[in-house]
Amino acid sequence: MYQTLKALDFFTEAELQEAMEAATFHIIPKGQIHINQGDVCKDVLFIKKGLMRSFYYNSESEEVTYCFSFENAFFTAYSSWIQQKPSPENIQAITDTEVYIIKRHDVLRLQENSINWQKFFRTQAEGAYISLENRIMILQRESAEKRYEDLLERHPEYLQQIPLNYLASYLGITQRHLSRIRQNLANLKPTVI
Amino acid sequence: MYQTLKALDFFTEAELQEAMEAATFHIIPKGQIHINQGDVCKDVLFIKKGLMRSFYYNSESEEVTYCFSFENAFFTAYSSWIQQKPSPENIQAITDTEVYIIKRHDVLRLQENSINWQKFFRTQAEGAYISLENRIMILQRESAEKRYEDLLERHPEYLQQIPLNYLASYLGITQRHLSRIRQNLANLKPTVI
DNA sequence: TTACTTATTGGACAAATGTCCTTTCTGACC
DNA sequence: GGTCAGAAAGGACATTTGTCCAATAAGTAA
Repeated sequence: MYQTLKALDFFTEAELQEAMEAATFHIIPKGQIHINQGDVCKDVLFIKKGLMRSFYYNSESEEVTYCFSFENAFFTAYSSWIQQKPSPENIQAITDTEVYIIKRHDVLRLQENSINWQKFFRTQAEGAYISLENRIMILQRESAEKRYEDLLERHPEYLQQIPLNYLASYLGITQRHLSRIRQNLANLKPTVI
Repeated sequence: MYQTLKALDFFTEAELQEAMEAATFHIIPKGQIHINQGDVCKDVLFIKKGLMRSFYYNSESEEVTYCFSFENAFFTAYSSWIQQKPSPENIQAITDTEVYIIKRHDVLRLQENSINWQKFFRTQAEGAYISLENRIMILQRESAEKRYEDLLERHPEYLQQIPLNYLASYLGITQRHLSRIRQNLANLKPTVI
């Protein structure tokens, strides 16, 4: 976390130390839910090692994966964090995951009088916005097959680490349909032997 | 614009004056495109009166409406604004629209040493994020009919002011299908006479 | 290895959505 | 009123995607 924050080049050494002191180390076991739907989010995670996801239930009570988060990234139930309202998302570890946890109370303290932390959280918000813009432009009017190909291209690592039922709902389709798409692409572009 | 900014309660009177002085008034005629796809966004609009939209072209070269912006809101090609990269979006006036324009140069100057402006832009980014989260949760795994009903509920004003071909692509469907959905709902819930 | 659980694939059919057009409706203008 | 242009609706058929299961494949523990 120290290295990741330092690399952004926003902070003084003192600010970095303050952040590290506010963080506590935890291991979240595979499958465990760190934030439940309905909770008001009171902390931010930094994923040191492992893999997490966020999911929610749609109007048909289907489990829908909203997003994934990988190593060396900050992760939280962001809309709940921002608004301090009950979260629509569940935050869950996909594998055993090593995290640093920073409590909201400490984050607010850091942010209070520091233009650097304000800037950091602004750029985090902007980055989050841009990810979602990309998601929407894919979800809105591209075919399921295009969406899958786009995922392959932009995030090939997803295919290695994430169960296909999670990927299917992430792409906005059923697992049955994802399987069909993978079949089609395998026939069209057979792997070189 | 002055009132809208003042109501946020972030700024000193001097900061508000500075912002007003940086803004220039313009009228964008109906249909005119203010920012073209491929441009790097160099200004922010505040819509005083009228209605605008953002659209892009998908991989089939279909025009897809990304979002709308109404009176008393700030509007820009946000991802391009943030990254200073070519915009995927076109920003267009749907009706004759009265706007204040603030150039990026001036925005950066305001932001430079003001924690209030940093905070303002952070909350704008956060608000933008939350809108998109809601969009995605609807687009991902709700039926087209549900998406339309959700729009009716959350933004009934859209139906009054926006042509249905724009609404259709905004909802991620064809105008043919939107027409079918409207037909179905009209049969199910006939208007009281 | 065996047994058991979980992940992934795939068949058959149904429902949702798209494509291509034509028709109807509405509003602006003469 | 009559004409025209753009917006909206809708018929007929094609394609995409979903539902409900059953069949394999892969992974884990005994």
